[in-house]
Amino acid sequence: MKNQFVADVLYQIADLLDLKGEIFFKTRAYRTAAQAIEVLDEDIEVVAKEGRLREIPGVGEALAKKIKELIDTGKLEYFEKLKKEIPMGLLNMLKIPGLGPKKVAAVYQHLGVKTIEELRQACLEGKLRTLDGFGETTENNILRGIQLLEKTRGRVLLNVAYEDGMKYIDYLKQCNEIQRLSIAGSLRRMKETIGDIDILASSDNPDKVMDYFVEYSDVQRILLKGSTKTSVVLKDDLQVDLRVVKEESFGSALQYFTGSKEHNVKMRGIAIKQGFKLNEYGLFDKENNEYIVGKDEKEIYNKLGLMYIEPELRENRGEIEMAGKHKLPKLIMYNDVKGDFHVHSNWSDGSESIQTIAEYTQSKGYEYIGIADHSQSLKVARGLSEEKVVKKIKEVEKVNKKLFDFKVLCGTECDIKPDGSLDYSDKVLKLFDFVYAGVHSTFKMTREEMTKRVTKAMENEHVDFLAHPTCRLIGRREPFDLDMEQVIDVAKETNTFLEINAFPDRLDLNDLHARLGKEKGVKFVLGTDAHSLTHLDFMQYGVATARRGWLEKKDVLNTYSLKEIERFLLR
DNA sequence: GCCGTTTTCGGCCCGACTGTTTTCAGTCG
Repeated sequence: MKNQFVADVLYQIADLLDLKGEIFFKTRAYRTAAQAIEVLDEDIEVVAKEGRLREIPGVGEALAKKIKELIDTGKLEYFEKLKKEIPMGLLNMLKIPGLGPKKVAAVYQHLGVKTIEELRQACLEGKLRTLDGFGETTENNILRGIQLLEKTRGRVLLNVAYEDGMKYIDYLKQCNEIQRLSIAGSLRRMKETIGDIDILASSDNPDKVMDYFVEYSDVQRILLKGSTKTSVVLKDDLQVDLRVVKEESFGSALQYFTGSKEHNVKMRGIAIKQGFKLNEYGLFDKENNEYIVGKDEKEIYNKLGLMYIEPELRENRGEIEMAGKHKLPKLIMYNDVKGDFHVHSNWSDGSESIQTIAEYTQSKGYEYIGIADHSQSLKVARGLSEEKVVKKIKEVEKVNKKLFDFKVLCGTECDIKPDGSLDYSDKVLKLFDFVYAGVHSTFKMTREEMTKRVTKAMENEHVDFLAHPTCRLIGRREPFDLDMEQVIDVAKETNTFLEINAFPDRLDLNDLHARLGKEKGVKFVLGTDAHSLTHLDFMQYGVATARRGWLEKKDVLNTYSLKEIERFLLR
């Protein structure tokens, strides 16, 4: 599958053309095509071979030719030429929030700035303010943007690491020298960003396992190779460490390498207090160094008088104490989810029809699906006018007539205006099966103003869910300043479900806020914010965040049956 | 660069916001 590769090249061409000052519509054409290829559920190589490239929406004569060249030769002359014209470092500069192609081009042309580091220097020296359209504030904004970018540098979003990790695991499963195999580290804990992927295997023949490990086709280079630890870098620059231990140590090694560090420190302290010693090789008697347990994680926790602690909880946030009292929550399971509420159809900015989404999600095993398209003022996302809402509801009714044992719920992701009012009249809001309210613009408000804005929307009787409450975009936009405690209180009073948005760069609410909400008795709804069929699989990252927030099945609306859901929404 | 058709080229999404200006350009969603 070269789909992602082709899409990435097209995205880069679009950026490069932006920097050259090409017209907006041309660069948009590249991006539209790139996105279509990214979510294509077919292998682009097959499509190319069968001469069907132009059937992909957004791919015309010129792009089809370029894509074909790229697939056939692995290269694209046009792209190579552009790269010679424009330093690639400028593409990194585009990632800085608040910096677009025009400004990047200006600092390159007038100051010769080619990298983020040079840009930082130029800002610090006050050189940018000498350029037309730049001032002191711009310099400060850029410096802040660079800082934000660096916070997540070297880390990738959970879904990227997860997909890489699972593919690698599938490959390693074919190695018959391996007895047991697991993901470890922060990926096993399902943290929102991942620095590198840790994999653990048990084997009596570690050298052969390591040989097999480095033969993987996605390996770019080998950093180090030994018989207990080997590290490689994948073609997408993500580092993967494999550790191989003996079968009898698999559980203790898994415990050790899953972390977190803080969790492990505490665990070892407890072991010592009870006359043991805990390390990656097992649980030992402190006095005579005798091996006690270590084959399975569970027996280690139990031997120390603790309940088994799920990986998502291992952050030393009180889970060890609760495990000691046998009071850990019974976490929501990944297969507890019976439906998704936050799905965009092609009525607004999604790529699929309601019918297609319904069929796909039913085949996935869901019982219902909530279509929540954008509201009218969100023109960029082709938000629905009030007239179109009525038409869409009819369409949903039509689709539902064709379905058996499955229901499409017609909702909206209604924009919350700066004054806290909603983008549809109450008369229209009443027509929906459910209403998400969400902020989509004017992010810079004071804490008081934003809290007032959001809570006012929640107080509207038609609003059921609060979408992506803090509007953060991991690595790109800070969460806005919101009095979360007050939002939670109002959610409780108004019976508003708080969303855990499962889209990997949002995961909003985050784990900590979810836990805070649960403690106060608030309920939650999971939504993928899917704009294509592949996005629907992001649900697992929402569940992971819920688990990291200590949520149980009963706390999450999506685990209820259709009948129960309808009761909730009709209240 | 794509698309649709007005069949050979014009339209393609646009308003809010920010920081820079003094009427606007750039960025964002």
